Amino acid sequence: MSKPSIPQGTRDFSAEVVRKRNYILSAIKEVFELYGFQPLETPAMENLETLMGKYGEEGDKLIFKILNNGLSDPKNIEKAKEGFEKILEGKNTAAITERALKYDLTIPFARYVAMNFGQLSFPYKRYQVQPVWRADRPQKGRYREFTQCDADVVGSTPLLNEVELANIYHAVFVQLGLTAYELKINSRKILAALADLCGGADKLTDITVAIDKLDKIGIDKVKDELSQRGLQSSQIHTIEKYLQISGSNEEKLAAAQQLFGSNEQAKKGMEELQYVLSFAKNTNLDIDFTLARGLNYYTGIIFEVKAPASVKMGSIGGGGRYDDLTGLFGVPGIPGVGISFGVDRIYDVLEELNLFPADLQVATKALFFNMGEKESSVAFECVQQLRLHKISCELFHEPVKMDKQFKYAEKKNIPFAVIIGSKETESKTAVVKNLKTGEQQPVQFSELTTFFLQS
RNA sequence: GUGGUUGUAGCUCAGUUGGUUAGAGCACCAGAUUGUGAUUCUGGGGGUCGCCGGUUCGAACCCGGUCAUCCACCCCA
Repeated sequence: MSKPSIPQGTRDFSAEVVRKRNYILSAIKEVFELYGFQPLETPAMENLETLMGKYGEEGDKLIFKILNNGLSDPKNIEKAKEGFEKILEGKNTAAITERALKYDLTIPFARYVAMNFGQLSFPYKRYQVQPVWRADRPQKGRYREFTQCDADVVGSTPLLNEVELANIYHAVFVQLGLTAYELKINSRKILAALADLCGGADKLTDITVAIDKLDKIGIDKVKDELSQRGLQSSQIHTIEKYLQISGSNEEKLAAAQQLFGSNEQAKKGMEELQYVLSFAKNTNLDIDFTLARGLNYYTGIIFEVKAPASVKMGSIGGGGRYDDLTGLFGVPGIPGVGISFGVDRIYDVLEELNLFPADLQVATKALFFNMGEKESSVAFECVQQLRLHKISCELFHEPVKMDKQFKYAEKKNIPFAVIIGSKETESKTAVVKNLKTGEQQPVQFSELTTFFLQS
């Protein structure tokens, strides 16, 4: 037998880690609920065709596909062999695989809305916190199984939704102590206008992919990449002027206005930005014209959240507006907008900045020492009494040296030890020791509940 | 998917040009201490050197493969 292991890019979470994750998750869920979003959960797996083609060519490759059962059944063998030939050619076939692990929460959500269109009342605001899987190669801040937290509003076009979502970001990050986060905003319409100006709509993807890398590779390499992607030097010059826009949000908008002139799309995009900025002033919004986002279903405002600059971690959240997501599933004309939190990355950031509260790790408040058969039965009564008052405590499982019991308490980060030996049994008074300060004091059995409720 | 890094005790890591029985610190167990831990002292257990194969009289060390890890690219949360 070889040593047991887990698949690449997956993790076990110990008690300590689960508590920290739950701290983040409950902060997010609380804010979602506060803004009137309702929970939704969808299956871990979807039909493959639900997912294929929704995330671009690259995305398709990163979907974990599930092998069909019963391929070795004699009556399936011929089909399986034919199917496998197709797989080797790089094509998927239902003969080999017809299900896949979900890749994000947005497409399954769109599928759900399309399926339940008649029953839902719009606008439908849902949040969803579930694991997703990507067959990417793991590295810093990147896992093959990770948790996404999404909130989306569908069936509603007003920009008030975008304003609310920006506020959700702000509320969550402030609550987590991550006040120096950056919330980047842009509009897909402005990018479309730029493409209009430089060679037409079919160049949109080429342009966005290249300019998205600006802060990583610098302006010269972006220009190289643009010319490699077939753009003329006059067009590249326009893009460069676009990328050089800087200053405050107002200054950026003014400069863009000058660049785009009377272009209708650009005008719309800038109105969107202006609206959201003016209503969500309190948040950390910052216009970033280089922001593009990979997923090609976005059509309006797009968001991306970056960790504080001191931490080397890319995006910890993102989202945007899509006009017709459910159209992919036969229900056209439902616009929506949504955001997502990357919990695993937020975790790493909070860890690096030491922002987790220390008291997260206190689960058991008091450990009652086991001082013998008679004594422990008295302690047992006390323990049960405390539990009735929702005070978590435990009785050590066997009467061993106090040394051992102290060490157990220390390891579990239990703040108090309660000693009930023969003397204490007689006097009905326990010795309560604060393990951090080392101080101890007598507390009558009848006063234990009050004592622990107060400390 | 492409390129690189690392893999030795529960954890962090030493380990000489290839040479007897592979080490340290922390952790663990027992005792000094039969009702007071996180300080001290003494003793003890624990390793198929990631896995498979090759070279060699001899491999933790050299070579090939494989798996895992971390990092970069692509892409993304």
